Amino acid sequence: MNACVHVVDDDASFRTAVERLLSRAGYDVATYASAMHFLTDLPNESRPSCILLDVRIPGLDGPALQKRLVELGSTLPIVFLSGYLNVPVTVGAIKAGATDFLTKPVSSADLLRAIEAAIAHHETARTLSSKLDMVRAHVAALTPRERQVFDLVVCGKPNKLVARALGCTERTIKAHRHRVMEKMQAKSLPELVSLAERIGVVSANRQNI
Amino acid sequence: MNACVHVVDDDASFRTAVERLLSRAGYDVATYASAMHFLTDLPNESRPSCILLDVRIPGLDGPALQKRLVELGSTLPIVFLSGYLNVPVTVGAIKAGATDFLTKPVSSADLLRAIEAAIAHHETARTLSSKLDMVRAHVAALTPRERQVFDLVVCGKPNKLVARALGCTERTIKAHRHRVMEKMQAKSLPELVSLAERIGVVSANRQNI
DNA sequence: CTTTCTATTGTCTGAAGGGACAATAGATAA
DNA sequence: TTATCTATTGTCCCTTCAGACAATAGAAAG
Repeated sequence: MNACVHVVDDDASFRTAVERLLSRAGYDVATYASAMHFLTDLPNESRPSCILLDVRIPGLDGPALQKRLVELGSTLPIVFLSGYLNVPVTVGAIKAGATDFLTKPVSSADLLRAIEAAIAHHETARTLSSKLDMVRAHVAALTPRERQVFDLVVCGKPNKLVARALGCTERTIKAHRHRVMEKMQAKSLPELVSLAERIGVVSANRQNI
Repeated sequence: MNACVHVVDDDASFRTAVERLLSRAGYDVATYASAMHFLTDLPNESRPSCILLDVRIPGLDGPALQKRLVELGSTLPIVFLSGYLNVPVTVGAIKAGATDFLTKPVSSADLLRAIEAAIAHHETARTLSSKLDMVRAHVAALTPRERQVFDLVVCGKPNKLVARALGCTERTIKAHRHRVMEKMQAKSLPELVSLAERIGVVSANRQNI
């Protein structure tokens, strides 16, 4: 799947120039004249991509669009472009998660370097989050009771204690536990704990450590 | 323990002014006229602290000092101060781990806000890293053989397989395993896995997941 | 009303883990 | 050379866990 760069800038001639540059570098390019154009035509994240975003554009400006995207749960890396020097805005943008911040005029080399890094970043983030999503989906498939058992088991409680905590027989816990292992697709207890750690379960329950 | 701010700036009158402001806000303040003064008198990180660092100082400049500190393993949060607008330097500094980047002239409110955030950041980072250091120390106390057993056990291998992998008896593995649990101060297998995850062991070995 | 899901429990067998008590042997440090 | 560390293995016994086979019962959905 070819990587795609979304260019949001109100300057038509700049869009054309960048589009030509990035196309020649092997990227698919989509251009938008404003933040609204981008938001209404919001791309999915099914392939590695990033946004090249001008800070000062009519309507919603760069940082405002960035804020909207974060609210929408987007993880598209953003490379900002700014034609004037403004340190506070730069700091704010990077703190808010921008991948890079370039100043116009920008050299082709700098631009391509930044885009390449952003694409690479998105690619690794995508594969990581897709794995996490799968784990989260498995956890979501647990019944409430199974989830309780899950929490206690990954804390290291033996079945007997889990049974006492949940007010039922040890045999019942074994049944739930079996389904938990099945649904989470864990072949061993350490594997189950590993999955739990990755999605940030555990901590709250365990009194030791 | 009182929080401490290390002010590195070549402007004596600025140092005095900032010292007065921060002292009144309840911080201990140490001032340095140059990066070298700071490096030769390098403070330990035994208490929450941060650095307020001017970008443009004679000798080693701000970013260079930042680089040195990273190389030295320091985790002191750095709040940069810059008297002139330079976006690339700002971006570089923040990418290199700076906590904040302020521009002169800076309001007392902005400065205090940034310092407070940096101190808080350092405080949480310190407690986290001290816990990790303890775990790492425990791992370091394992003998080579115990470490091998540790790695395989947290991957979910049963003793029998570990024994086969290391070419010894299952009984031997049980002995090592016992010592591993003891040295790592883990009361259960899940706890051991949890510790392993935190210091980034595991991953490499496990073929599943 | 029937099917499906969820929670519950039982027995039995075999595998795996944990602790106690004990011992051998090579390497290293004092 | 003696003491300590490390690696090794044994037996015995009890606990815990896993899987197979099987069954009951309430709730929700269709």
